Amino acid sequence: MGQSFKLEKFIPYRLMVAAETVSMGFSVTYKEQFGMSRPEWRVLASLAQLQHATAKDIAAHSSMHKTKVSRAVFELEKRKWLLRKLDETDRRMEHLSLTKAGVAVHAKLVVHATAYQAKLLALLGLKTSDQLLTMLNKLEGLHADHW
Amino acid sequence: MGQSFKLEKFIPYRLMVAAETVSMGFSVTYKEQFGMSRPEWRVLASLAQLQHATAKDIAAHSSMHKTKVSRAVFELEKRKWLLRKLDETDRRMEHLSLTKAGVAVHAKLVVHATAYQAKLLALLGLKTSDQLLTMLNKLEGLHADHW
DNA sequence: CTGCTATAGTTACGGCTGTAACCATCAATT
DNA sequence: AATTGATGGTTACAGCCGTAACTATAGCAG
Repeated sequence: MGQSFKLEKFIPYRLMVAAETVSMGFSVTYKEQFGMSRPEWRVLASLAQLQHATAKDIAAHSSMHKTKVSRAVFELEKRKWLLRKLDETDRRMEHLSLTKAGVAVHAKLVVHATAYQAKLLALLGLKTSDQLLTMLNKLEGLHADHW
Repeated sequence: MGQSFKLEKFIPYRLMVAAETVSMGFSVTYKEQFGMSRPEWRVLASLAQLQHATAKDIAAHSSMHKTKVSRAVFELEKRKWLLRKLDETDRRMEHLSLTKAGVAVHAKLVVHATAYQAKLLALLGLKTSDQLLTMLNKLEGLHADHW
C-alpha cells in the first residue's frame, strides 16, 4: 500500500522550503524598508564587500545569472546607490561602485542582517555558523564540474 | 575600510544557493526523463503518498501556492497521470488520485530520488537524515504564526 | 589592415509565478 | 428561499526569470 517515499523526508524539497522560509524572513526588511528586490540586495551586499567590481565579478560572487545582475545594477543605478565607470583601456567592461547613499543603505541593512543571522543561529542552538557553512559548502560542491 | 559583513557567510543567502544546487541536481531527472516541472513532481509525490487528496490537501502537504498546484494538476491530468473526481456531497472540491500510469512514473522517479538522497547523505557524511531534518524543522518553524 | 573568435554587458522573448479577482458551491441566518 | 459570508478551485494580469540572440569591443592570426 503506502509507499515508503515521503516528500517531507526528501532533502532537496526540505532544503528548498527551509531556504524560502528563511529568505522570506529577511526579504521583509529590504523590501519594506527600501523597496529592494533580492537580486538588488545581493548586488548591494556584494559590491559593498568587493568595494569595486565589474558586473561579471558580482555575478560570480553572488551566484546570480548575468542578466539578473544587469537588471539589478540598472535599478540600483537609477536610485543613485551605484555608479558605473567605463574601463578606459577595455571599454567592454564597467567598474561598479556604491555611492555614499548606497553605502548608507547597505550599512542599515547590515544591522538587520546581522541581527537576523544571530536569531537564526540561536534558533538552531549554534554558537557560530561554522558547522552549518561547512555543510552548505559540501552541498554546493555537488556539481563541481562547472569549472 | 572593508566592512565585516560577508555575503558568503550569510545564512539566508547560503541556504538558498545550496537549495538551488541540490534541487537542480534532481530536477535533471524529472525534467529530462519525463518533461516534468518541479511543481508537477511535487504534486505527483504528494499524491502518491496521500493516495487520495484534494488540491488543497496537496498544497498544504507540498508547501505550494494553490495556483501552482492548480496548474500542475492540470498538466498531470492532461498526461493521464492523474484523475479528478468531483465530491458528490460538496461539489466545490475534487478528489485527486494517480492513474496506473501516474503510479508507474512515480515509482521510477522514486528510484532516482532515493539514490540521490543517499548520495547527498554520503556527501554530508551522515548515516541518516534525522539531524539534518531536525535542523530544517527549526528553520521552517521561523514564522510559525501561519496557523 | 582583415577577418575570426572571444568576452562584457544588454535585451527581446516566452515561460513561470503570485496577487487579486473571479466562479461555483455550500452553510448559516433569517 | 433569499441573503450573507466562507471555501475550493481557476484565471487574468503584471512582474520576474533564463535562454538565446544581440551590440560593442578586444585580441589574435594571417
